[in-house]
Amino acid sequence: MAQTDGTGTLGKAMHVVQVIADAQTPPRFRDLEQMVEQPKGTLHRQISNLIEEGLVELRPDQTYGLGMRLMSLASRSWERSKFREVAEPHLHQLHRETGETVHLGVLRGIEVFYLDKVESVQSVRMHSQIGHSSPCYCTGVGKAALSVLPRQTLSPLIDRIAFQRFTDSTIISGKALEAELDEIRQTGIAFDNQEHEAGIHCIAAPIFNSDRSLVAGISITAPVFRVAPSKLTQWSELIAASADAIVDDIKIRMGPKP
Amino acid sequence: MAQTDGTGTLGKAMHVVQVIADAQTPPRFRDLEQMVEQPKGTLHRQISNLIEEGLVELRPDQTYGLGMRLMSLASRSWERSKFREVAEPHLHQLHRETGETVHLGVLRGIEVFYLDKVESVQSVRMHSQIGHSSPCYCTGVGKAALSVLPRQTLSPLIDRIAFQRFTDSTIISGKALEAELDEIRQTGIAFDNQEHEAGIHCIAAPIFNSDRSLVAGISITAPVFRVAPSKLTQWSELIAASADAIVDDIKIRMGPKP
DNA sequence: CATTCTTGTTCCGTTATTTGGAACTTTGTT
DNA sequence: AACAAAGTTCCAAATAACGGAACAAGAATG
Repeated sequence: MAQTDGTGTLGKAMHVVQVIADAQTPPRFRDLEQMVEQPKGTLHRQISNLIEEGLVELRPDQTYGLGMRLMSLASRSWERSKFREVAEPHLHQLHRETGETVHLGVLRGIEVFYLDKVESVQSVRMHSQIGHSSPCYCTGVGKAALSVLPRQTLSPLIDRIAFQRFTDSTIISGKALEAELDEIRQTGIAFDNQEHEAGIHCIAAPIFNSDRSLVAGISITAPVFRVAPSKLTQWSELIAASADAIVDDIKIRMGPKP
Repeated sequence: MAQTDGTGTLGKAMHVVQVIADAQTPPRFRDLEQMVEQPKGTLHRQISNLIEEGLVELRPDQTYGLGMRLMSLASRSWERSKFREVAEPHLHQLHRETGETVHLGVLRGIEVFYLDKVESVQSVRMHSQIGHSSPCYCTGVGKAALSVLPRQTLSPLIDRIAFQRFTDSTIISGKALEAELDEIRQTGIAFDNQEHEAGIHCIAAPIFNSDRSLVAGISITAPVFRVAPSKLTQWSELIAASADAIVDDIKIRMGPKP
């Protein structure tokens, strides 16, 4: 409910950080002044504080960028993610078995946040997708995750979604989404039939613990031209087995909740 | 000069974030209360604000962790790093030619911040080293970077270093460091002879632009048992060539400064 | 070269937010 | 059920942020 507006001192500060992060081109002071509605003096002090804290940096060419401390903090957060760690070997196996890109994502509100990704081509690098989020209603992982939520959690969530059409097949109503989720509940498998990006489809399976404090999913993504829908469907058991295996590992490694 | 103490509202807030990040085990409220010297009420509100902003999250088991927004911001910062992008193909080539781990790091004050890493074994994952920093005086990249700084920048920097012995060969005095840097300036190549970690050595070369607004380095790291010092030395031309190639690409792709 | 306009930085009285003690509620334990 | 510990809310007092204006530094213009 907050995030970009700016309630309180911290909110305003983070708003500035966000504006810098969102900027298409490295912003200078005057650019920020326009984008953040604040008097010069105030903005200047805010930025000074942010620089002091290492969240923002002023480069020699007088442009502002995100500070190293953000990366430093984030990389720790990522390493420490027990869930990601537990799931990793399973993602690799799934990739070995299918040869296609495998994603791990967690549901955060109405967004899917990608924690990990395994793909072959782009061998060694921090992958673009990791650390990014996508809407839940048009991604395999998102729909898989939604499908395991209890009704009283799900309904208000769906009401919050501002549906947006990405492709011809994007689901753009709560009713249609509910229907789709019903189907997913039958099979335990979700598909993204080019709903987010034309030419890309995926198959996904939900991952969750008993009290639904963790609601996530894995997916196998492929371009339609290489992998036919029928092929994707053939991976149903495979991905379901992987998801189950991760669930089991979670029970063992992340402390079983009674 | 700040970073963990906490001047101003933002500083205090970031201090809390840092404490959460540094915690060995997921902290609960009472843990934070001990670690941050603050009254309960105050701390509680600070954390609430941090959660509101997505910098911290309260997990269902009542422990606190870093929020997703940090990863989200950091991943953008990383992707946008023009320098990293330019250097990447060269890192891969160097890895292909040597078979050993290749690092890319930038100098930030007296620390080396690792922007990228290419290694074979640990094939596909966000690598632990990325996003972390190490002291400049006991790493190849750090010493390579220091060696290209003008004297008036270098001296105050060295004065700020609090030397710490990591191994038998760690440089622990400003004088010794200066001497070492003189040698590096002769050859344009730096070595880390097990100065940071026993059994690990590396060869490094500096990367910098004309006005020294970018001071960085690349290194090839290997365990001593597999790669003898003589072998490491043989890679001198290779790594120097790579560094030069990156410097050239920077001139072309990052706008030539007159 | 002087002038003007733009951009960036500092200052300080006013204003609004943070502070922290205490009271209160919830959760877990004997 | 009673008790203790952990976590949450409240509000007058303290403090830090605010923002207008004055100031400084560069860049563009005549």
